[in-house]
Amino acid sequence: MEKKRELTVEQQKEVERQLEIIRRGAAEIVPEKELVEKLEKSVLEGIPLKVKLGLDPSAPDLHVGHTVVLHKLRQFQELGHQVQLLIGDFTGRIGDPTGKSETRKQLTEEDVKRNAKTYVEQFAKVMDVDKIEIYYNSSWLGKMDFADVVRLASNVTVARMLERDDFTKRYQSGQPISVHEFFYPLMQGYDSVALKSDIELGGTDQKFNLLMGRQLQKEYGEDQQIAIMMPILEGLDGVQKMSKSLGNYIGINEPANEIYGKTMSVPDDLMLKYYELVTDLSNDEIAALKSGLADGSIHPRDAKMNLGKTFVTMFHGQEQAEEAEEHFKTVFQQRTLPSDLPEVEISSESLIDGQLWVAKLLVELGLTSSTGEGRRMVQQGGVRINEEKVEDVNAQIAVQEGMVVQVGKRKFAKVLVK
RNA sequence: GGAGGGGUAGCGAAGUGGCUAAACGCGGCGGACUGUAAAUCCGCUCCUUAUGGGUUCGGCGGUUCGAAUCCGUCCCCCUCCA
Repeated sequence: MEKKRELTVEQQKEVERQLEIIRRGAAEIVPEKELVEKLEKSVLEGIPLKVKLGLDPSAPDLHVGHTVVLHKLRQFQELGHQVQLLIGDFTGRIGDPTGKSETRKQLTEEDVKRNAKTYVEQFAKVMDVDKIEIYYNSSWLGKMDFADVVRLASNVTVARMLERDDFTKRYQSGQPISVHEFFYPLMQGYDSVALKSDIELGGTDQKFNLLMGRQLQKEYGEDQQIAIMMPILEGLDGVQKMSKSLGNYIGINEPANEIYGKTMSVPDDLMLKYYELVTDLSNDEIAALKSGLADGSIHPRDAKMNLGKTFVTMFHGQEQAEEAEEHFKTVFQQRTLPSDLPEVEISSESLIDGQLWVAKLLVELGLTSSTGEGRRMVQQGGVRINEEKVEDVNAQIAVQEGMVVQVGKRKFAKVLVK
């Protein structure tokens, strides 16, 4: 047995430096001690660690919530480690009928490929995609025969499966759990076996699955991966996790003004969390920001504007960030009209003597969904035409090219007569 | 296979023959105050050029002057037992 080599002082420092970066923002690292050992080995031998992230191939629209994990991946990249992107195409093709919801539509191979490509395009905004390795789990799961599957399943007991939070809840409340649902953690865990991953990243909601990877690696005689769980980022409402279906998200492909604006509506309490999990500010800078906010020397609004700018810079570049900030200042702080109003066409056929009833006009412009709503908006004093409030619900508007119609604080349209 | 419970507006949930376009809460929207934050307050929240009209309470068909409410039938969901 070869004697364990000692780290030099520099190497020791390097391990600590890496550890500090990795720890930042992480909700949990299981087990942290082993992470240190892996890092030491990596530094000593100059071999990068393999860091896995599993992706569901069905939802390619990324938002800021997703970037929490991606950001952590990028940090690993910058520390010289190897990122393994796993596309769960096998899982996706079977469909995951969790609960009683309708069976998820099965994805074709083209779907999967296309989605994977979209992922990578979006990832490019957050990390160096040239350096990542991409894997599809169908390439090993698809080859397993039933005996292999039984062997895989034999590694885990039912009791252990039922420990998973959502299984526990469903079991206790008498909701059905299909047997095949037990295979999802198994498959995900087996991916780690196949990839010989050193580390797997995921949200805290993935804890069970990440640990399953550890257990299976052990059963298959591999080194066990470290599970690093990132906190779930709450969305704009400040309560529920950011998700597309809840509509409380900031999409990374959204227009600059949207990203900036949505960032401004993040609750103050959440701002620091966003800073910590999504931006590159150092731990010291964040601490300074925190104390500044606490003692009042930093205005929360300014801190948030800076956050918005940071996001837009990340996703669209600096130039657009400046513009978005300018837009915000003019539209929302000074309450003047933005310079780049969305233009909406109105066909002259819908006009009567060049006129149109206000409520109808709003619908035509897509500013309200029904004339009833438009009528209400007028009654509530939320409608402005060329910056003048419309008082009369029955008003007939002489529609003119270039006219600016506004509903509430955020909805604008510039009229183009066709 | 057996027994029972239930499907009401975006969601939760009242209502069990007319006074119900349907209480209440949440969410959403508009206004005030602000920093497009939070908190608070006021208002709105099926469609309709509207003190009126139209279409709603899982689907269809009946009873009735009148149905979310009664009857028939079909569909869907859930619980308990096996």
